[in-house]
Amino acid sequence: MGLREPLKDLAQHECGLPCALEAMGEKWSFLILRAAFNRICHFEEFQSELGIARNILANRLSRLVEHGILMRQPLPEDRRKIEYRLTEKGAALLPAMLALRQWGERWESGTPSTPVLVDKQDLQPIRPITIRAHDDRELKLEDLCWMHAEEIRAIGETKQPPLADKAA
Amino acid sequence: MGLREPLKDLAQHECGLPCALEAMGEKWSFLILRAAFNRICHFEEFQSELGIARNILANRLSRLVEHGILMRQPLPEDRRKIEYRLTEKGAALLPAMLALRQWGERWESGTPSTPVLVDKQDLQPIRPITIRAHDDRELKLEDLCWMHAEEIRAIGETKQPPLADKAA
DNA sequence: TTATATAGGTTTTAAGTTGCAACTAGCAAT
DNA sequence: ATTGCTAGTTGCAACTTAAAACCTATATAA
Repeated sequence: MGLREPLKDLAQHECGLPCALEAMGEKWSFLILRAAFNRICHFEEFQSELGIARNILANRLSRLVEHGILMRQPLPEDRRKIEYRLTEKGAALLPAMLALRQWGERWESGTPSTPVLVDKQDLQPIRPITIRAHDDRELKLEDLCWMHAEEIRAIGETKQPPLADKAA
Repeated sequence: MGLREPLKDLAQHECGLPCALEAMGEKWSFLILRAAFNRICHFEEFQSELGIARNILANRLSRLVEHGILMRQPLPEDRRKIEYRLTEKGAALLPAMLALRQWGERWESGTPSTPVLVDKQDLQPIRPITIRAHDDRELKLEDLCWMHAEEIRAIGETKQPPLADKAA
């Protein structure tokens, strides 16, 4: 990806997105993550499931380990075997992965993805990922606006309505 | 990314994720999208906001247009100017973008991102993006399992409990 | 109406990344 | 001791990225 100038630095407004992309921005990263959620945990499994080149896979796995998304653990009973498992931090990517996948289903592939993620309790598929207000109302793009931290603090004190032109 | 063998083809199980990454898998794509959500719509604005190289920006913008995520529209009053605007399909990426950004905030940058996305109605920040059951319960990783389409169909008919080893 | 500036690109060149195939190191089984 | 498996590494060619210079079509100023 050219000169390794971390994206997070030049992100003029502080934003979690460049940081997230620093860890997950390469093409194979999300596919490796998806495989990990599907309980793939060995090098050869990732390789044959995804058809990724071995050197790239090795590189991506160690990057994901460096970023604390996967943990690398040689098995005691056969020390050739190495298990890659999701950490808590890695598991926390599930909403992002699903939102992306649902978008692909809806707008690109057109068909439901397999395997389907279902609620264990009643085996119903999960619902589409949405944006929610603090009181849990579902929000659409037109219900939202962007604000800067200072504006929010000011509002919090004065309870004034916001500037109209900030609407998204 | 080497040989352009579309990811979606080799995605052994049909899945929306490879399709989504085909459109959004390059590093700058999400940052361009974020800028678009922040009402950036001209080439020079993207360029100076993001600090991206001009050739890469030109390439990414046309890819996003090809994929129907942005639309390209020369302005009638000044025919040098071109507006790039989100389509409905592009706007539908907001949950995915936010989930990724929130993850970056929580696990990488450690600080809240700016600008903040708030509910217009009461100016409260949105809540973290979560996974929900069909009846709106919030689901954690341990509440979920993966199933194949046939299994779901079978269950739908017989109302049997699922195979135990599918749990995630 | 010629000059100057602006918007949105393209071109060139160097450097970095990817993919493939072949090879290696460490361990296990026979 | 040899064979085979797991998880890599290496070398090379093809491709992509970044940076800077250049280009073209408007628009604005003199």
